Amino acid sequence: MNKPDVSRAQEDFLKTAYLLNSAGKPATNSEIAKAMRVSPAAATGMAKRLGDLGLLTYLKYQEILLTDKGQVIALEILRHHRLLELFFTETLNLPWEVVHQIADKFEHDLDEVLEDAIDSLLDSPSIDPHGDPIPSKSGAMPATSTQMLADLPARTPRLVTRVMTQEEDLLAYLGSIGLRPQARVTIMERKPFNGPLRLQINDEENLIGQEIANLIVVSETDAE
Amino acid sequence: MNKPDVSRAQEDFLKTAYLLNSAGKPATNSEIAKAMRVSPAAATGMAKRLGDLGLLTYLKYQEILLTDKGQVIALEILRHHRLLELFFTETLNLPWEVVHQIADKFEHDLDEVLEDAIDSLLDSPSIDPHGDPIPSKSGAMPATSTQMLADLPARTPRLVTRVMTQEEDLLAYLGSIGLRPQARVTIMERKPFNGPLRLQINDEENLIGQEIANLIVVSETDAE
DNA sequence: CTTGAAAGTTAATCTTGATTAACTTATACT
DNA sequence: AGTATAAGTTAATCAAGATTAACTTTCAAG
Repeated sequence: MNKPDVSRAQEDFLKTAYLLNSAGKPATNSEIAKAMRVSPAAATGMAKRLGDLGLLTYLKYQEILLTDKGQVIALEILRHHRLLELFFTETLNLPWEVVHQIADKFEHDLDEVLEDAIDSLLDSPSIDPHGDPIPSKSGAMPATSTQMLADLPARTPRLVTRVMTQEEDLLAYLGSIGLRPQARVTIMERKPFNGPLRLQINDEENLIGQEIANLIVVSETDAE
Repeated sequence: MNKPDVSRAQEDFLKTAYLLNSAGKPATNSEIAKAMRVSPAAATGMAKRLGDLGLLTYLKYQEILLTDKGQVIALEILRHHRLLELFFTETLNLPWEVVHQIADKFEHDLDEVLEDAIDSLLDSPSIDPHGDPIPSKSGAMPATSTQMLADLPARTPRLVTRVMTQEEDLLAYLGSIGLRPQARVTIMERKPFNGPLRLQINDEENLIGQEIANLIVVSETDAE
């Protein structure tokens, strides 16, 4: 029974490193420090501690790599986080832009009884309100589309499957224009020089910039 | 805006002191230390810190008394705790004996948005699954009956309104024999020398000891 | 191949919350 | 009143997680 009993600061570190990796970025000291809003020195110290615990490999000046044990913990926290987000939107009708910060606090304390109860209430969901995949209890991460709205040719209808930001104001705005998972979306026109996109979102038209389009994951409309 | 920003250890201390008082016991150093499962020295240290923050009055060797500010915090935590207990039993059908430990962890992180959402979903409840009163947002504690089952004369039907324990095994047992809020209960017979009580619980008979009867609060059957 | 900026580390220090051990105070009893 | 015991405090110490300041590595660019 190898329960390393990590602190929440440690869990946060592992989660942050994991998320950086899954965003395609290397888990460097400064990226982690920035994401966690602590000093680089604090990140170094934490990396050493977690290295000693065997949860990541720490070598001076090198990218941080989670070990299997470390990844298991990161995935567990991510599962907690996303289950909680979904649970709170479903049971309390909380808007998707508020559940993230709430889940950030609760994710460390979600014990197994509660986790299982939520999982079963929600029918073992595989995505959260933002379309982010929820790892299974055994640590398997559901596959997701990698097609970004920004890369879509014009006149090609797609389904929004994921919105990759947790920025509160932005999420509120995107929600207000209907740009959320399950929305039907088609690029009507692309302004030149990486200009804005004219979009059909369900039954309404709207304009968004490239930067936002790069946060929206889409997939085939039939592959629902 | 006087938001003292207390830590969870501090919140726990204030809550513990408050609960001791409302159980009729003085909030002494050793009682608090025992309840919090820390050393007496740790309790002394915490009392000093909270005294400095103006949340309680600390005088060497004397009983600890919460200030108004300290009591406000204690009540807020208690409100969180009890709202969460009810929320989890209602939404997830979790049994009453498990929600206590869960709420103990979450109570410190319940922000106002979530608190309000839960409160409104549950229709501003005034009691939790154990019958414990839920302080209002403004810090008012609902009145509760003080009549204990142990003190009831025989052949006097009553309604269970509160079960004053958080001991997991005991709660599970009491639940299994139907001894929970809203149950109709009548003492059929009292064995002499503070012996066991023969009880009618809803439609079944059972025997319980004095000690347990002293945890069960009852009230008039009509004053539902 | 040097150099300067960016990234990372080390060292010293701080705070919180804990511990144990030793000492002090309060209290209850004969 | 005297004293044992329970309760409470103090002191020394620890570990986690932070900070700032100073130093070191890395690496890209000329």
